[in-house]
Amino acid sequence: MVDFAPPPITLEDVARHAGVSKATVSRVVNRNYGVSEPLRQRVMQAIQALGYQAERPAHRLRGAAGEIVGVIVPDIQNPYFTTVVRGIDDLAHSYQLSVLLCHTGDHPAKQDAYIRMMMMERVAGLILAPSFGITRDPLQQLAQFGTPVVLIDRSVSHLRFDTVIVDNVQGAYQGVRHLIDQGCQRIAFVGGDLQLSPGRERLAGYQQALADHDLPSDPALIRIEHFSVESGRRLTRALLNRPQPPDAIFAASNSLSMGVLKAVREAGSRIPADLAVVGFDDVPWADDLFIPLTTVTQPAYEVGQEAVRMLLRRHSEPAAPVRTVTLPTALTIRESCGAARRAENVRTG
Amino acid sequence: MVDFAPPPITLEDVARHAGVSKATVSRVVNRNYGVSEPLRQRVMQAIQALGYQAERPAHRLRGAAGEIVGVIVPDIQNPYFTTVVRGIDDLAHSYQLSVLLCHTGDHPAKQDAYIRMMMMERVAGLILAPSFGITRDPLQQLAQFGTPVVLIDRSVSHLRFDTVIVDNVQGAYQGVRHLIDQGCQRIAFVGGDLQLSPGRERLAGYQQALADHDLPSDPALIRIEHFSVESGRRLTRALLNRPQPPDAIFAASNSLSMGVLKAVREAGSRIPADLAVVGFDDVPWADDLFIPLTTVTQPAYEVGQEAVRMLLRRHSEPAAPVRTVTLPTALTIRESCGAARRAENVRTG
DNA sequence: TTGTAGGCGTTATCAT
DNA sequence: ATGATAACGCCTACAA
Repeated sequence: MVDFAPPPITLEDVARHAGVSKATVSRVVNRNYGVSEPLRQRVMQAIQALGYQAERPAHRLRGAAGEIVGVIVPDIQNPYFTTVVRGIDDLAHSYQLSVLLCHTGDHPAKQDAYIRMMMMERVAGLILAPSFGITRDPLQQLAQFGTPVVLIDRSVSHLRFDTVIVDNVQGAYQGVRHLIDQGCQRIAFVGGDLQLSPGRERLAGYQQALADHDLPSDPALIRIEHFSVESGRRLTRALLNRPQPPDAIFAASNSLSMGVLKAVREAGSRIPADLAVVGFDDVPWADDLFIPLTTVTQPAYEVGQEAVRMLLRRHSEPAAPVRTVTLPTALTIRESCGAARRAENVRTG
Repeated sequence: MVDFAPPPITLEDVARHAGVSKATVSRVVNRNYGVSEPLRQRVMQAIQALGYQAERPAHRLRGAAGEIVGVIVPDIQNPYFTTVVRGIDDLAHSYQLSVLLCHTGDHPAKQDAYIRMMMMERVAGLILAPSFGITRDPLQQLAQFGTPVVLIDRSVSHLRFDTVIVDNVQGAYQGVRHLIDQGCQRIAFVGGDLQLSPGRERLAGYQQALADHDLPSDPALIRIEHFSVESGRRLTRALLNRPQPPDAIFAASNSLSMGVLKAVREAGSRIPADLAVVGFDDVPWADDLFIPLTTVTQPAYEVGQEAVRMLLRRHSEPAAPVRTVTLPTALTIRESCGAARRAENVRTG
């Protein structure tokens, strides 16, 4: 068993080949400042000839700013985070930054481990969608290290970091009000994880909308578990089995929405005839569901981009005050809310 | 504007604090071999007290095997790749490997750039879903560098690398035969990118199934563009507008399937009454579409895991012969193929 | 068992 | 405009 790998070509090899010093080659590689044209040519040729590739770890070791931005998300299969990551990735790469991506499955322990790893990698910055139960320590350590940190999606009150979130209260309010506008009276809330700020804020938006329109808030209609398909399904099943079932459901996440839809279909109820549904957070296939889903749409891609921008800004102004950017949501009206039906009724009647 | 970042804690700091040499600390950090218990204690305490974090770049520079595995996929928003990445990620992290993820948008130039970046990062290995138009050069360079490379999803004939693929021919055959079993006679093929092996092989499976069942292969029913929703929609529209439209469509990817569904609904045709549909590649929401989609299911998660295993194997046996692992597909029967309808007919009749 | 010293590939400082 | 040289933080012979 032979190892065919030839020794990597180093700066020194290039220097020897071109008959110059390491310093000169380094200068050519980095900026063209202070090197004569003929020499530059010779060096470039040598680089070509040998197929030289700079070694980033050494580069970093020497104190150069890292070229990697770390990203930690709870779930890489959730289309919301996928889109966020896409936004991060596109902008980061336009700045020649690589993306080191990890997902935690919402396990606090895994998350801590990855944060530590990011630190060991000496990443240029970290974009984190914090899990429930995040501890102050690892992040604080990172920050004291001088590494910019940007929190996304979920704000953590006891953590003072730059943050990019969406207006969850307003988004939920918007969705629920739309349901009220359709004439719904008994609107249920299927939510998840109140330990997470989106969970809390979306519930608050729901309650606010109810209050503002003089609708009673029935605790029996408020069901909370986790942001998962299975939770959505289970909670909806319970809701539908009540003596007096709701006439609408507001689902607080895309996973929950899918669960709600499953349960409704299984129960044989019809949307929106028997039950109107509005979900928080769009999904790419919302139009193609058995009932096109009306959703509160988050600007996920923009969240990612904004996070990168904040990272960069913090990098140039390390001592600037901590900032939170709140992006607006939009309502995408499809059919599950009953709007189309009502419109039809208007026409028909 | 002040920079509050304190200088990072180094091995040397720990050594000083513990009153030992750098070597001893290093030994404690790496393996416990050859360090007396009392000293080990002292060192550990110092590490705790100072909050020491090893610096990976320096570690790597010193010749340690890289702890990062690079992953390059064409599209991080495609649920197929998302699942593959998840498989990679889960297994990689269980081996203490980090994942450096990039997506290329199927741009050959971007892809080349990222491969070069992986090389500069000195990744421990690279898992790549190659874009169309991949050039031999950058990969070859990586390989000569001694970096293990594993190709996934798409095999590239002129590239001799370890590869993990699925049995596309068999999968397509399976899907089309199922359509034939339902009594379909004029089965159209909506495909994409014949430059990519999945594109070619799925077409081959389709043709093979037709031939084996004495069905004529009508060139007018074979439509090829790209693996995208828009292509699926456009091609299906054209198919439906023919004087003699097909009675079934086999869609060669998940994106194409979604496009087919959109076009069919827009045209007002009914599935499976007017047209049966089977798609290649499952999607998590297949059950919840306006017509539950029958699909040929790829073991995406396993593809990712197997890729990591091959990487690791190659790492321990650099000179082993190049291997290709082909994973089987499965048929998930839902409703779009007409199977449910037929069953119903049987009962009713 | 522990310490000393050299080098990994790069960049920055200081001469020339 | 160039070149020699000293770090950067870590690991590992080798020496004690």
